[in-house]
Amino acid sequence: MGVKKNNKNQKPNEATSHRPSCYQSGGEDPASQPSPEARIWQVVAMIPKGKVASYGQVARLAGLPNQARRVGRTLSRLPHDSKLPWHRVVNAGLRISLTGSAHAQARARLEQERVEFIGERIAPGCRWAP
DNA sequence: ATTCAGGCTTTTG
DNA sequence: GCAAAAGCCTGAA
Repeated sequence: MGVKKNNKNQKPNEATSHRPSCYQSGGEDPASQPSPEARIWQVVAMIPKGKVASYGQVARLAGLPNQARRVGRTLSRLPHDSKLPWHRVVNAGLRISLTGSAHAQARARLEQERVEFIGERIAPGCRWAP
């Protein structure tokens, strides 16, 4: 997946903005006032201890269907003082997608929370069941 | 403005 | 299991 040659997506984004005002009837959450990242933080913050959630899962719960990548980028931008359990967010393969020291740190934190590791993978039972 | 790469996902083969 | 392709977004070069 992480291949280098990949750029076929121009920008077929037409009418990107659909926010005429604050009203958005017919949909899901008219309470979409805060930024998407705010909802991401919120969702991540509510992940129970000892459980993990995937980026896509978090994105979906935050109201962002296919923006898993955005979640990752948002989490990476978090301040070090953040109390958000960013380490509880893993990829769909139940693996820590982080690199370098962050990987070890995340794993350490998870193990500290009684998250069971099977090799490099997290036990399926530790998945957050919403 | 265009391209590349990154804490992703899912379907196919 | 892994590789490739396609999808969706963002920030930096």
